Order: sequence, then structure tokens, then C-alpha cells
Amino acid sequence: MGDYSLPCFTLAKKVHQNPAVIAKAAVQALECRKDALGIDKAENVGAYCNIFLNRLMYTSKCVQSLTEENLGIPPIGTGKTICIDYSSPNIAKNFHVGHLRTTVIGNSLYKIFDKLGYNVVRINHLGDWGTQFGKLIVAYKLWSSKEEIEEKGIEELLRIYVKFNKEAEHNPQLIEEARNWFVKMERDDAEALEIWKWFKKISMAEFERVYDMLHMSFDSYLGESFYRDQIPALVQDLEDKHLLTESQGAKVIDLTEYDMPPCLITKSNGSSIYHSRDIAAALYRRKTYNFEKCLYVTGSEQTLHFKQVFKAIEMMGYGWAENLVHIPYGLVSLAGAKLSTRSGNIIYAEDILKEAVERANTAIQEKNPELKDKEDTAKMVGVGAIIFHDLFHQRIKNVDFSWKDVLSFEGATGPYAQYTYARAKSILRKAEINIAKEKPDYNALTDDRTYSLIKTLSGYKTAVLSAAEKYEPSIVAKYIISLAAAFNKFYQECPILHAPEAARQARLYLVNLVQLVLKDACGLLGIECPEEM
RNA sequence: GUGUCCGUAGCUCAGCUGGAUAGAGCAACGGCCUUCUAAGCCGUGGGUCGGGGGUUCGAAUCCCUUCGGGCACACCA
Repeated sequence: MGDYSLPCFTLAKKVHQNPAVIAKAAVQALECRKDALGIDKAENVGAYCNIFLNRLMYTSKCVQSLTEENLGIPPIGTGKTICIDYSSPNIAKNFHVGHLRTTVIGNSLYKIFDKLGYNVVRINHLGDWGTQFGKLIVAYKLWSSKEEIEEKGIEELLRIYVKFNKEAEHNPQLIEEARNWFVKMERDDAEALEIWKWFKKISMAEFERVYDMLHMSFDSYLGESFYRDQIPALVQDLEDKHLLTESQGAKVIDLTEYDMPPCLITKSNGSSIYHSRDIAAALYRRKTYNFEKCLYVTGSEQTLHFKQVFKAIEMMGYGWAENLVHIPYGLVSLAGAKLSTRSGNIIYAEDILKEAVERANTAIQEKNPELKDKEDTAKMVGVGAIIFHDLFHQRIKNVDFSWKDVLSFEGATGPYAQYTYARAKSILRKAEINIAKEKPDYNALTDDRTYSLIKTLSGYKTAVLSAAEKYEPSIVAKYIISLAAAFNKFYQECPILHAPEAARQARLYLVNLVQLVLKDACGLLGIECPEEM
């Protein structure tokens, strides 16, 4: 027989979480086990009777700890710097739903750490260097022209890139030519660099359109190309530290000791590769920002790559390698198949954003045609739906893209959160009182619905801290839904404006807190809340 | 093959530092707008927590094993 007092003890600790339910359960449990426990039932009747008091104390504590300025969130990151490498799209390819994930997750992590007081550096590590430009140059010379690219922009770049890959399947010579062009780029060949700069400019214009729609910006756009002239010094450093070995003409760091394939530093033709550029970038960032942590938001398929890169930096003798964190997310697929530019199995970020705004517009026409700022609201709602959908699930889960799910405005969605916010604001507008001056009468806040709402409100701090600790914006998204749901239930059952004076004041005080937290939490995901919708 | 991640309701997922009848949303069905925005609320149905062992008073949660799926495994990023 075990110790039956243990479960009872655990239970007692939880009493503060939901007194009504727990105390009831306690009485039941003790009924069943009182012989084993040898405790008089009267003790628990006392506890049961304290529920009302507990609620009052809890309510008062929670409501007082949430103020407009702090919302309960402690500034734990003051004086510390965090670099976040995210979005980082490849030049000359379209921005599709896959890129949207890193962009939206990274942006949310930025908002969360910023909220906690960290100094956050947002880095868009553009994929603007590498063999793919060699491929593009070859393709451009073979199948396109200056006029066509000027006219059609990124579409034309994409067309010839796809064509190149298709042709290269039967003609390996093309790949060799592409690699040679990349070698030329690395050796500052004027013609190669001029074409490269031109392609980069065309791509950036497209990316900026998407970032504008998402209302996002970055502190640094230093892409891979920025680190190209730092590679020779890196190679020299690695040589000096006796970390490099020659393998099939390439220079590698041997990692067999750590059960990993070797980390390639330079290719057999002498050019750099993404491992070496990532190492150089980490060294540069450490020197420039002296970061506490540096986060890399990329697909989970790059897990091994970052393990290699981090290990290499550690082997170079840099203890701060342990502060480099890869933040992987699951693959986005479409109709069960991998997203592929080549086969056309792809959806562009711009298209879903536009479509969502369109749908939001339709919804407004149906539900609230009198609304003043229809266009702005439709943008907030449509874009909010997309962002929220992307952040609601744990980032590691694979997602199969579905128009139906992405464009849903009901249930656990961004628009549901925004709608709840708009409802709360509407009440406050009609109340026409200065909320800050009203002290709530806690006695008016003890019914089940209200208590549950206060419980949820007080969980904001925990949710934000947990999201930061796990680098998991979905925790905030889940929190938003639980708060919105708690508020909507409260709203349904507890009259606010038409309540007796004491209850009216106390409830308005709560509505104000809900509204503040909802807006703040949505902000942490990069979602804006319209005042009316 | 090796490594790694995932497997909970028809679908999408919470819960995983062990605790009492496993929770949401979507979809289905039935209710609620002369009262604060029905993008809402209430109710009904729906689960061998992939399977099997083990640890424990107690396991979706921890350990082992097995099956299914995703991804990665040097000259792309």
C-alpha cells in the first residue's frame, strides 16, 4: 500500500487554481478515502467554506497586478541583446507560403522578446549568394534577355530558373557552368556581379511588398553575400586551429567524433558554401552585437546543418556557441505534396494575403456594411487571419496548406480574437466613464463566468514567459483564444452596461483589462486589432 | 540503413516537469438576436490517447520495445 496522503497534499496545493471544482473533488475524494487518511471530514468542510473568501482574495490580487503599463509582464531582458535570423528568403525565387512561416514566427519572437525588455536585432539573412546565381546567369544568357527580365520581373527569373533545373537533369554540363559562374562571382568578376546585383534588386521589390502587407521590417538585411570576403580569414583561422582536413579536394571539418557528417568549408573548386558563410555570419554578429543569444528560424530540414555549424564554432574555441539556437518549424506541403516551384505545386504569400483581405471585405459587407474604415479593417482582419493561422499550431508540426482553414474567420482564428476585442471596445465607448479611476468592488465578481475570466486574465504573464522560454508563439495564440472564449462567455451571461451600479463598475473594470490584454497579446503575434468590425 | 521529429474525436490540434469523469475549434445535428457587435453563445452526438510491455497508489504524460508517417544524411540553401 502506498502513501495516500500524497494525492491529498498535491490536491491541496491546487486549491488556488479553481477552488469550486477542486474543493468539491476534495470532499468526494476524502469521503472515499477518509479511513485510509484518518482525517476528520470536518477539516475539509472548513476548506470548502473558504471558497468564497479565496475567490475574493484571488480576484483582488489578479486584478490589481494587471495594470495598463505592465500587464503583469516582467522586464527580464533589460540590458541583453538577442539576434533573430528569420524570413531570409532566397533571391530570385518567389515568396511562398513556406517562407511565410519563418517570417511570421520570427516576427512574433521579436515582439515577445521586445516585450520582455530585450534589445532585439531583426536580421534578414538574405539568400543572395551561392551557386543558384551561377545557374541564373547561365539560364539568362541561354534563354532570356534584358528586355524580358525588365518587363516581367521575378516571374521571368523563375521561368528560366525552372528551365535550367529541368535541362540540367539531362545535361550535367550546365551545372558545371553554373558553378564556374559562381566562382567568377566570388572572384569579383565585373559582369557576373553586375547581373547578380540586378537580379537581387528585382527580387527585393517583391519581398518588400509582402513585408509591407505584414507591416514588418528588419534591422539588418545583410545577406550571405556580405560574408563572402570574410571566408578567407575564416579558412585561415580554421587552418591555424588545425580543424581543417582535405577531402576529395574540398576543405572540411571532420565531425565523426560527434557522429555527424563532415562540415564543408570550401568546395573542391575553392568557392564558399552555406556552412562557411553561416559560421562567418555568427562570428560577425557576435562581434557586432555581443548577443546573449542568436536564434535561427528555419525549416526543420536544416537541423543537421545547424548542429554542424554550432559544433564547428564550439570547436573553434568559442564558448558562446551554446547560445546559438536553431528554431525549427515543420514543413508546409500542398495537397500532401512538397511545395515545388518547378512543378507549379505552390502558393504565393502575396496571393493568400490578398485573397484573405478580399474575403474579409465580403464579410464586412455582409455583417457590418455601415462600418467606417472598411478597407483598413479588411486588411487587418484578412492579414490577421493568415498570421494567426500560421502561429496557432506548434511550430514543429508539419502543415498541409488548406485554403478553407486559412480563410476561416470563425472559431479559433485571428478574426475571432479581433471581434472579441471590438466588442469589448464597443462597450467601453458606450460606458463613457474613466475606467482607470474606478476601483472594482470584488464582491461583484464572484460568479463562475467572471471567476473563470479573471483566472484566464491572470495567466497572461505565464503564457508570455512560457512562449519566450520555448520560442513558441503558439502558446500566446492559444492563450488569446482562451481569453477571448472566456470573455465571450462572460459577455453572454453577465450584463455589463445594464447591470446594477456596483456590478457595472466592477465589470467595466474587467472589460478594460480584457481589451488591453487582447490587444497586447495580438500585438505579440504581429496582429493588429480594429476598434470596430 | 543511420539519425531526428511527429502519431490524442471524422478533420485540425491543446493537454506531456505523473493526479480524480482526457479538453478546444472545424464539420454534423438542435436551440438563442424588441437587451452591451450572432465573425458570438448554449446544447447533442463523437476518443482502445498508434500497438505491446514496464515503473507507480495512480500513466496521454516517465522508461523500453514495436508499427506508421515526415525530414535529413558533404561540394544547393
